Amino acid sequence: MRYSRQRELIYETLESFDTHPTAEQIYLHVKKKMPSISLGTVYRNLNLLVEVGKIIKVDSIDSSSTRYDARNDEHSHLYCLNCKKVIDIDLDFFKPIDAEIKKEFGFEVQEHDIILKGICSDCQTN
Amino acid sequence: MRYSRQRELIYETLESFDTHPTAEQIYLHVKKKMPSISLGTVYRNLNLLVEVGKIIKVDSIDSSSTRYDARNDEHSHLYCLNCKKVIDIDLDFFKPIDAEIKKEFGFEVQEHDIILKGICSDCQTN
DNA sequence: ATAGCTGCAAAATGTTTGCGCGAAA
DNA sequence: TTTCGCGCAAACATTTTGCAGCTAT
Repeated sequence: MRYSRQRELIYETLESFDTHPTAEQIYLHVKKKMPSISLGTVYRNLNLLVEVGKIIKVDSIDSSSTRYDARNDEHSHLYCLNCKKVIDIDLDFFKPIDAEIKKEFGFEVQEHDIILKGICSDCQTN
Repeated sequence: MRYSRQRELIYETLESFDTHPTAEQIYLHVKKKMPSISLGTVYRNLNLLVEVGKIIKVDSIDSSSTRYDARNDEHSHLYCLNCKKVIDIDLDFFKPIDAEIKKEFGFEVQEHDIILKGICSDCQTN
């Protein structure tokens, strides 16, 4: 994979978010620094970065469009239904369960797609 | 909500699957018994059934299209990366974690979107 | 020089919707 | 008879792709 200014900007932008943006949101943000960039390029580079494991796809936060995450180690998400904030949490919480599932179902867990939806601490203060 | 033969068939078809089919798959199946049915009707009725809580939407099994599930109590899924089978499992496994998360993050968990991907027992016997 | 990457526009895919007709209450 | 649901086709939203020109190596 060859260097490109577009890809660098896309990655930097994604890193600067803590909200797991959509391709469209990344596009709008990058466009401010490089007005000529196209949405197709954003999609192409996000897919490339996912392929080489530099970033992660997060499906199912809402069903309409895919979100991306610059944190590339396995982890899970808390999604606040009120303020739409996404909080990263460690997988350590869930690791003990893998063994239980192996025992009960003989199923060998390899990946965790876990999103817990609810109300974050900031939104409970009333 | 008024009775319709189409909706009845769609629901029966979904129930008969144990693989959490897409709208398209349900459509193709129902079409055999009622060739005049349209894909739009399938989508409309699936959305209706989700709204009244008779069925459930399962996002994120694969990112392309939404899958549906006739089991309408909260539960989680094991997805076999080899044979693409979906196994339902109880949420009881994860319930204790809600309390831990409340303690550590002050986050009040309300819904669980959990898909564990890996290799099922049938596919391990190589 | 020559891959590989870009912008652009068109296409592909999945889902929703407006309309006029037919069926359930 | 009135209202809701249907089939159809068009519209929409998101993502992918073919192409001709530009850019990093």
